[in-house]
Amino acid sequence: MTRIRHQSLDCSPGCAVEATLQLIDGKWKGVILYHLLQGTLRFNAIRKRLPNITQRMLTTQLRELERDGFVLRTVYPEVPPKVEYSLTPRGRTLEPVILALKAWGDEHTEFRHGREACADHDEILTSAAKRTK
Amino acid sequence: MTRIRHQSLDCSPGCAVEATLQLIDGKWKGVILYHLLQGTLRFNAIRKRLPNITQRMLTTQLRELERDGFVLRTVYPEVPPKVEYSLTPRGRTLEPVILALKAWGDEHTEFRHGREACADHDEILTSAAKRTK
DNA sequence: GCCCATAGTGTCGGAAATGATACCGTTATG
DNA sequence: CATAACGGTATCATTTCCGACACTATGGGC
Repeated sequence: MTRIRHQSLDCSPGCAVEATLQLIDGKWKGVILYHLLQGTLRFNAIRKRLPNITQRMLTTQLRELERDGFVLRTVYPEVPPKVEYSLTPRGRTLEPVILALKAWGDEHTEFRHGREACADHDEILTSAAKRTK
Repeated sequence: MTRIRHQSLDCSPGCAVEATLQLIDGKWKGVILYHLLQGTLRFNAIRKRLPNITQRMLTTQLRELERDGFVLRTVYPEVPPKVEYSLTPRGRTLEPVILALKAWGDEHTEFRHGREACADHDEILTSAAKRTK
């Protein structure tokens, strides 16, 4: 694991733009950060908000966000496991960026929200259990 | 060509974030947009600002930006060819986003700028000519 | 003993993004 | 006739990302 994206940064002022993009790029990081802006969430809580993400992907993205210092991972020594994710102070500095992305998206894109796509959150989460048969 | 990234948008409010990211994602789009914010540029002018991009990549990214309505491509019927790229009004609506990305990058990342990395712009641009031998 | 919930990991394969390299077309110029 | 300038294409290989799917660990409740 531990992907390193676009290894080398180019020079010139534009670099800062790329540098930031590299950190929040990754198919799900933007949304994850967005949801964490609204508060601490447990693993499965995030999963419910991202109906199409696989468990592996969620783990990967969260680990990368943690590695980059944006997210704090807190494991409670309980059974069944309880793991909470929250933004670090550094993570919170991304707020303006995330909000800018969101604002633009809200204004300039139409996408079917709700219904067809959202319908089956829980279904997904429970299907694992069913398959255990 | 004509890559379609992350085809389907998920539902929920976070979507807007992803939707925007999908459009400006692509290893070079962010920087390209940033440079175009500062004015119209010719193909090779952009190339000089992005020392490590290949010609193919620059073309590809510009075409995608054009397709998404962010960039206007103006071809002058001259020889040798002259092609100018500029932001459309829609492209300019991305300004706050790009600037937010830049601002964050400037504040929160250190990267060697100048020197080593920048040194050889023209070298790159002239090497093609040399190789023609 | 067996199942349940939660939060993972491991492995594999395909798709997508990017890179390297070489070639193209037009005309003015020497 | 060869060359150079500019802005490309075409082709192929590589790298990276992502999804499907199966498997794991733990301890409480039945």
